[in-house]
Order: sequence, then structure tokens, then C-alpha cells
Amino acid sequence: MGLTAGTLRVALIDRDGAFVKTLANRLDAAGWQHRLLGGIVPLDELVAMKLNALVLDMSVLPPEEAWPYLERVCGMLPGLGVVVCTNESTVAQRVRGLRLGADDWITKPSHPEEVMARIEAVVRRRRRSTAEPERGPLVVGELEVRGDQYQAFVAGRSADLTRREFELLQALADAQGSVIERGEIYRRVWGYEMAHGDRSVDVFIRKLRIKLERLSPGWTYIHTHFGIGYRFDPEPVDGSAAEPPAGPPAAAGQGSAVAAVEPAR
Amino acid sequence: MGLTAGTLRVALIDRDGAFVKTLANRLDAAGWQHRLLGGIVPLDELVAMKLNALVLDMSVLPPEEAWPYLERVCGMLPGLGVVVCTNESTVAQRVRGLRLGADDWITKPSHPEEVMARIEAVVRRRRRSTAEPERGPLVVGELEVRGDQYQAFVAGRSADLTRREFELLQALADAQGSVIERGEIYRRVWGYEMAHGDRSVDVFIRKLRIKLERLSPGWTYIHTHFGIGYRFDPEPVDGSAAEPPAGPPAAAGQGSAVAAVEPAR
DNA sequence: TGACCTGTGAAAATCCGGTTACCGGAGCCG
DNA sequence: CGGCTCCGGTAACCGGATTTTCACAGGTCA
Repeated sequence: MGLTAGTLRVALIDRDGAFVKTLANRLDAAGWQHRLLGGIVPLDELVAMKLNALVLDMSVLPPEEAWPYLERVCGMLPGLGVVVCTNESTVAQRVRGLRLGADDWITKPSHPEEVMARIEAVVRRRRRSTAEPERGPLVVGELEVRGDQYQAFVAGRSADLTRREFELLQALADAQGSVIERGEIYRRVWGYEMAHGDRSVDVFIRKLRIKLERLSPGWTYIHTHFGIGYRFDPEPVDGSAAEPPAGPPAAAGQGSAVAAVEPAR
Repeated sequence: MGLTAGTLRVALIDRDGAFVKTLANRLDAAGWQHRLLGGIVPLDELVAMKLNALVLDMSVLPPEEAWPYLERVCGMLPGLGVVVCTNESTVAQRVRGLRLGADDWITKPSHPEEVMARIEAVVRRRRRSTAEPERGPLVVGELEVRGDQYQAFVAGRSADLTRREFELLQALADAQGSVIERGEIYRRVWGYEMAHGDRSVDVFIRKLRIKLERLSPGWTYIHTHFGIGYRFDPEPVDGSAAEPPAGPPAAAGQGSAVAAVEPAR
């Protein structure tokens, strides 16, 4: 069972003293970080907490608020595990909740151990992707992306990236060679669904490009794929020389010719 | 594309006639593909079924076989959603099952609708996380369709397709060999019903043909089926030789009823 | 041959991303 | 506590890329 990195971050939106208390004890015992919230919390605050899962008691809110809230949370935070927990419920309610995006629905009273096991199950499912690709210092082109410093360097010189810029860079770099759609980038960096018409990604791409260029002219790192998103792939600015150094054989390869910075027809 | 791809593939390992029967009815009504298995099935057979989820009644097997089986299934098939379903169970059993890798644990009697909602929830999560196994680079003729790049290549050269063009190509290629009606193509690529008289598909087919031809003369990929639609099938331009290599084994063909017009050539 | 399709070319209408300017909030400093 | 600077985020403008729409020419089928 060594899979689940020991410590999960969980938030409870509940008011059932007894339930919360015993659960909290267990959580502490297991070394999970947790936080008790009394009621609705704005989505961006939830994002800021960097939670793995949220346990929500629907009864802390009147139904006409609870359902929409559940829907918004599930819809906007695709990376968050959501476990609904109620005293009683009908089949219809459970089905509705699950269809709205909840990952599990537990009926109280319920043993804390089972609640935890279900949270684990939910998180495990979503984690598989997050396959933590060790933030080992990553070197691409003449750029060095250091996750432990939240910075990128070239020959020891810092790119002076802000937090967002760095996260964006890292998200791009982690995808090594494949195109990532804007929405996906937004999801990975900002943590929730991108609103229609949001241009944040573009603007930050630009900021990033400027800083990278200033630091490492002679290389192009970020390629635009019209109508799709961006692709990170270090490429000597010239373009005549073919082979970029360390080429992940399967993927990008010399396919770097892809329609981005090319003058085209 | 598919968010809640209407059709899921599920297998049930159960012997509870009544439960299975009512559930099966619902599954049929919802259009899910399902299969009833009487007992343990070798893992590779499960793999071969290309399931989205497995519903397992632990009681079809003696405990000393059931637990190890559950563990193996969960451990070896990370892409499969596993929902355990039992008549009765203790907290300890449920916790054990969930920790072993089960995604959910339902206690009978349970409403079929809820079982389905839970299966959906499990698969939904699973999908998001397993989003990795992208469309493996698909190779047809001398063409290489790379989903992770939204591009098609020939010998590393990009076809410089736009998003729509690429999606069209992919839609066609995915149907490997069978004819797709215009309306169907439109639905898959554009996402909604094609308006009467809309020629978009034709226009894009042409653009695609041009780009593919420029990249890979010597091959014909897109064939017109008069009055019906198009068929994707790489064919050396020569034309005299009929069937290139292996015959298309099992037609994945879902609804593409058309197929009858083949002889045309 | 006539009624229908599909292939073509291009113009017209949209969509998109690059850029810039500007705003409000957070944190820092004196 | 005010003034400043840094940052993230939004709104707008603009030119270029992409999609759609049209009008016809060329083919196919009965």
C-alpha cells in the first residue's frame, strides 16, 4: 500500500461536530493535512489550498445552494476529488450528486476509516495521471529549469520568472514535445477550468517568451499551434541545422518543423 | 470530443440473478455494452474485452480467492474501473477492498441507477487521469498521424494541417477502411448536426487531399463514395494492385451502416 | 440527357493570437 | 499609515490565419 504518498490534503465542509471530530482524529493520526470549513468557500480559495480532496456535507447548505455549489466545484476543479457525505439521502439524490461530478457519496453514520479509504480511492484514481515526474532539474536547449528554485537559468543566469511564469514554463516543459491545448495549460497552471475568452495564457506566454529570449536568444522554446495551443521544444533559432541535441526518440524528434514559426507558403 | 461518451463497456462478475437482470436491463436501456461473467476470468481476457469498468460481486468466490483476485485485477489493470458489489459487508472488508484498489464498494440491495451513476463516476475519474495514453501514433500508408501533435507527418515532414483538417483526417482514419457519411463526419468533427446544403466537409476534404498529396504523392488516402461520403484507405497511387497488406480484420464499425458500396473501385 | 452530386477557386466572414495599456490587490519600505 | 513596486489579470486593437459560403464546372447515375 505504499502507493499513496502518506500525506493528503483534505478539506471538510461540515458542521456535524461528532463526525468531524472523530474523523479529524483519524486524519491526524494518518498524517493527513486537513482543514475544517464551516460553509461555502469561494472556488479560488479552494484552489489556493491545493487540496487532494474535499469532503462535503450537503446539509450545511440549503439544497438550492448546495447542488449548484457541488456542480461548480466539480466542474471547475477537475483535479479535486469530491466526496459527498450526508446523514440521509435518497437514491435520486445520490445519483444526482454523482452525475453532477461527485466522486463518491457516503451516508453517515460512517466509520472514519471507511471515509478515509474512500477518499484514498478517489484520490488514487485522479493521481495516476499526476504521475509525479520528479521535478529533477530539467535541462532543455541551453535552459535549465529548476523546480526546487521556481526558476529557470542559462549559464547560471536567472530568467527572473514570476511564480505564474515559472509554473507555465514547467507545465509546458513537462509535456516535452507534445502540443498542449490552452484549456489544458490553464487547468494545469491555474488549477481550474478556463473561462471562455480568457486570454491569460496568451499573455503569460508572451511574458515568458520575452524573458526566455532575453536570456537565451538564439533559441526558440515555445511554439504556437494555431487553434490549439502551445508546444515546448527547444530549437536553435537559425533553423538550418537539423538536430536539436537530446532528442526523445519517439516523440518530438526533428518534427520540429511543425507549422509555428515557419514563414509558410 | 467525448465527455460522457454515451457508451461504456462493462463486465459483471455476479450470480445474483435478480440483481443482474434488472441492472442489465438498465444498461441496455442506456446503451452500454455489457457482459455477464459467472466467475473468475483471467486477466488477459478482461484486457481483451476493452472494458471501462468491472462490477464484481465478491461472493461469487470464496474469500481466499476473491481478495487476491481483486488485488490482481486492480493492480494489473490500472485503466479499469473496479466496483465491488456485495450483499453484506463489514467496514473492515470495505476498507480492505478499497485499499486493495477497488474504486467503489456498493452494498446490495442497491438501485441499478445508483450503480450506474457510481460506475460513471469511477470511469469519469479514471478517464481524466489516464488521459495519458493518448492516441498512439497511428501509421497508415507512409503517413503518420500523431494525435499528440495535432499533425500528420511523412518521414518527419509535417503536413501543416490546420486544426479542422487534422480532426477531419483523424475522424476518417479512426474509421479505418469503412465509409463514413457526410453527416456523420460533420457530427464527429464539427460536433453538431450538419445543416442541409452545407459543403464544409467537401471543401475540407479537398484541402486535406491537397496537403496529403503534396506530402505523399504516390498514395491516395481519401476515397469518395458517391451519394454517401468518404472512406479513408491508403492505397498506392498505381491502382492496378488492389489490396495492399493485411485485410482490415474486425471492423470496429459501430453505426456506419453504409459499407455496402465497396465494389465501386 | 436530365437530375443530382462532388470538385474547384475565391471572396467574405470569422476566429485567433500577439501586443499593449491599464487596473486593482499584495507585499515592502520608510 | 501612505506611497511604491511587482504581479496577475482584463480589455481592446490589429493583422494574419482559418472557416464558410458561393457560384460554377465537371462527373455520376438512371
